[in-house]
Parts: sequence; C-alpha cells; structure tokens
Amino acid sequence: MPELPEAETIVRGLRPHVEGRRIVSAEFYARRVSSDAPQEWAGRQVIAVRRQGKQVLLCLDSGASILIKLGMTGALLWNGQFGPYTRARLEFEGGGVLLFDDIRQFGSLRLVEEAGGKLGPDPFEITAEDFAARLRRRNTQVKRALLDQSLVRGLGNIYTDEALFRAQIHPRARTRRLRIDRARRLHGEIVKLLEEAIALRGSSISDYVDAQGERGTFQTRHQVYGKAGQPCPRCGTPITRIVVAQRGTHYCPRCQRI
DNA sequence: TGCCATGTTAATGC
DNA sequence: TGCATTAACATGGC
Repeated sequence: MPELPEAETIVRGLRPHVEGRRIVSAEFYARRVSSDAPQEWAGRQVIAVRRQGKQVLLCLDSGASILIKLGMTGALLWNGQFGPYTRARLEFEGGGVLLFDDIRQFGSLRLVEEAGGKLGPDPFEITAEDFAARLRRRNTQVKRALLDQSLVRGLGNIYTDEALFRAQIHPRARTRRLRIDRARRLHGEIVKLLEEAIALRGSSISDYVDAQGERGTFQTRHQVYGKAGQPCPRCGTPITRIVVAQRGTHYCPRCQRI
C-alpha cells in the first residue's frame, strides 16, 4: 500500500516528534519484523527522518540508520494504540512511543550502515532527460520497468497505473520503443502526480494511515486504478483490467495505445 | 471456500 | 547481463 506519497506523508508527520530525540528502548513482537538485537538501538539519537523511495529511514547519531520497509500493510504510529498487529515499539526519551503495526508482516525494520542499496534515483531528483535515458535502456514492458525500484524508486502499483494513464502510455508498451518525448512526458506526469498525491496525504485504499492514524484522500482522485468497467474520465471508454508483471493493471484501451 | 490484494526477494531458466 | 516466471512470506476481505 504505501508508495512514495504515503511514505512522504508518514515522514512529515514523524519528523517533529522524532528528530533530535533519543531512543530509550526498542521491543519486537514478531520474529519476522527484525533480526536485529533491539538493545543495540537503545541510546541512539535520531538526527533525521528521511524518505527513501517508499521506505522510511531513521538516521542515527552513530552514522547508521534504521531502515523501515512498510511492505503491504505497515504503519508507523506516533503515540498510537498498542494492538494485535503491533510488531515493534520504540520508546523515546522524554516520552513518546513509535509503534510499527503491520497486519501481513511483509514489513521490516533493520539497522543499515549505508543507505541506498540497489535503489534507483528518486523521481524528484532526476531530470526528465535522465529518466528517459534510463527507461529506454531497458527492454521490457513500461509498467514492469516503473515498478522496478532500481529504475526509479517510489512507484508501486497504484501510482504506476495512474501515471501511465496521464501520460497516455499503454502499460505493456516496450520501453525501448518509447519515443523520447513520450518518455520525458511520462517523467513530468509522474512528478505532478506524486506532488498532488502528497498534497492530499496519500491514497488510503484499504488500510493505509499516516503517523497520526489519519487516512489520505488522494484515492478520490484516482482515474483508473481500481476503476475497471467504469468510464474513462477522458473519453468514456470503459477502463480495462489486465495483468502485467503479475499485477492488476488498469488502463483505458482507447487513450493508451501501444 | 477460494481467490485476490498496495511489496520485496530468492531461485531458476533462457 | 538482462529479462521473465514462479514461489514465498501472513493475513483479511469479498
């Protein structure tokens, strides 16, 4: 669920509470949530809260960072209610508790020495030119390429479908055959889409909530995601659902031609 | 009941 | 090397 706009909303909500604070203790309640020893986190000060694609980083005074992957259903709740899906709990000096709730347990927390890994550039930090070049270097379906975090980081199933609709590109279009102006335009649409989604605090499709437990509202602006059978907002043709890269994919067969 | 779901990674084969 | 496919993870909703 959480993609870039949701992670950004969580980070913004967490920052004023967590930055500059020291971790007093950490506890894990599920084997899968972390393989770290929680006492190794204790005593560390969080100097910055950052987003990395769709992940959240708590940057520590030691130089290392706690990398938080939200998976499908992860939530970070500031002073939230401890519940059956609470998988981790961080207590901060001076009061305040950060809970990591995660129904499906695809999320995780782990200490990393270096950020980045195999992630590609953030869509906000890459030029249209560079984006187009990276995209056209691949030889695959454009939807698959956008979901690949090593091309650009932060897009998931929802925003990929929405961005391709806005750019009027078929999700199965081959990256190598995309004209350069179309690839540049796709980057522009991605940036605008993500900015709009952040302004509305993300999309709450099922259970995404921000650090205060509040839902986002960008789902009310979705044009194709989850809209199979409904008329295309541009031309009225029914939105079609197909499977691309093993993911449900929504597009307008008239506006988005190969 | 069976299938589907916003994510990621590993294994395997071409 | 790059790309495609499948499985796996754990749980809730329809």
